[in-house]
Amino acid sequence: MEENNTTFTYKYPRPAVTTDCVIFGFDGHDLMVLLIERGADPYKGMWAFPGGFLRMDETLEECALRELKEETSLQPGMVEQFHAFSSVHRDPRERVITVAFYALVKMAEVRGGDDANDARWFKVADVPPLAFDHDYILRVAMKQLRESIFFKPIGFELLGDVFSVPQLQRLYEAILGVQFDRRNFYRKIMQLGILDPVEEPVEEKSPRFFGKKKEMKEQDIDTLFLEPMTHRYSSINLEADFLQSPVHKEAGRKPQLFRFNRKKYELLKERGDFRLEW
Amino acid sequence: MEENNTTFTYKYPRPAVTTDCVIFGFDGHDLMVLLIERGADPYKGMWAFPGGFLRMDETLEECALRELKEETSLQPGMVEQFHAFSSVHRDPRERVITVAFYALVKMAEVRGGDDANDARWFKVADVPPLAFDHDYILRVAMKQLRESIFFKPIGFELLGDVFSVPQLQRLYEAILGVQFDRRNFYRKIMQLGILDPVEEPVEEKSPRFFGKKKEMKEQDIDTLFLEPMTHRYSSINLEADFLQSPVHKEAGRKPQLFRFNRKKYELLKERGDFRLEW
DNA sequence: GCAAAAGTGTTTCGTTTACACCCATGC
DNA sequence: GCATGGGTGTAAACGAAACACTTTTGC
Repeated sequence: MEENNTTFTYKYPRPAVTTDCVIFGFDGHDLMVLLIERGADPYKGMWAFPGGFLRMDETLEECALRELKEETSLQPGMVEQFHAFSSVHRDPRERVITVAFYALVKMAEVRGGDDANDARWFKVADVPPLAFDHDYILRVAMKQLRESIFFKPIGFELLGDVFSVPQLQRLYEAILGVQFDRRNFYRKIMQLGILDPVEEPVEEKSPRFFGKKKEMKEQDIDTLFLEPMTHRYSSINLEADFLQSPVHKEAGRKPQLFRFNRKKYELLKERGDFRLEW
Repeated sequence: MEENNTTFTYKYPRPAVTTDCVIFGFDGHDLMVLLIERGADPYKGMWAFPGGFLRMDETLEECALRELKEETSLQPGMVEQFHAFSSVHRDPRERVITVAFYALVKMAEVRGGDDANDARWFKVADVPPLAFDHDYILRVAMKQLRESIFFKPIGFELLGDVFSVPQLQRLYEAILGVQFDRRNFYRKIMQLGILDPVEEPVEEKSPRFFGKKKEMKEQDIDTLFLEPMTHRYSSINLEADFLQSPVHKEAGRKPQLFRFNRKKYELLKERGDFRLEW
């Protein structure tokens, strides 16, 4: 923050107001959450959600998006407010209430580096103890996520543009913590009619990477994947690319790839017919 | 507020933080909402939700309950936080963000008078233009209410201790704005097993009124009901008593009365089996 | 060929929907 | 009696759950 010699005086005491963002991602197998390492006290060195103080000329949503961009370079299309936390001593310094948001991002689109060297993805099942009341905030966010998944096409925000039905199923299973019958899942998702099949990629288009990494060669992938997965941005991006890629590494039949058809989804939602339940 | 000569100074500007409560009730036919008439500018004379400023030693929930009690004498068991509103100019005086709650109360238990002479129930379909952004807050609250009704036994909080299945159906229809088949509703609600039948009231127990109004006689009811329903507390209470009462005024078969069995409901909820869908 | 994973079809079962019928009450 | 509203039963339609079978791919 810049130098500031002015002060602000009020007749009654006021709490400080912050926003925090719980950013969810999906690496193809586990639900992930983005944390940043605190560089200053309190809780210096601990992990926490990106967030910061509300400015007078912005809404809470704008604040959440701004702080998120500043701290992680991420710019999701929207963040969803889910709860305000207001325990009197949740911040040891002074009275702070925070309004928490969650957002779903395609990990493939996360471009790290920048000033976000202290940001890292963690498996949700595997997060370390967090600063402030952020452990609690995460639990509430998970609860919200599970409830929202029935009414919103949440899954699609977390996957790449192109994905397979089995990938989508793994995502739903990771979020809800249950197992579905492969065949029933397939039929149910297909009969919603919101997935458009994608033909096999033409060979001249870089078949293994989207975006800027065309200089990489096929064998680089294997080399890089031999590294232990630290889940730092550098390796995360590769994993995300792999997720997006039509490359099929596993045994078994190669899955059909699909694209999410947002228009058809909007139509369904208008009619109140969008319900993904199991 | 009491005299206050002290001031509070901060390095950065801070918004004022308030809470607002959307209180829902049900009069047997329509979903109602409790509003108070503003006695001071801004928006003097307009209707608004009860609410007020957060104190430093209370959580948002505590603030909501305190303000509600101060302004309407109401003390619901719980209030449910649903959204924080933060448009920059939502309060013309200064920057104020508000955290909104909703609560469901049995109108029968509303005991007015006190310092709440400017409080009044309105049909939700029929509210006047409200102060600040409270029209918008109401719309969001209604949306939340409709979504929550599937997972929580919301209906039961709004009805008296003793109610009939048709009454419950009217409530669901009022909230969701749809019509259900009488017979299917009956079966579905009964097979949840959370309603205990109530035998006909013994004659010696005041058969027409619960609570403190035993001095009233039967014909008083008719007299009072001839008054135009202003929906001020004085008449509201009577209407609510009528709702609770086992008296049957309409044509047709007298409905069986039930009591909500909270224990059985808790059991269902534990197992995730509580779903009231139509 | 074999194992593993993906896509398709079918059968069963339970729930929802629609509606017919009878019961109780007030006028 | 008759109109009105409340409680019970039943059959058809629909969707969910379970599972057998075929196809495709990597080794």
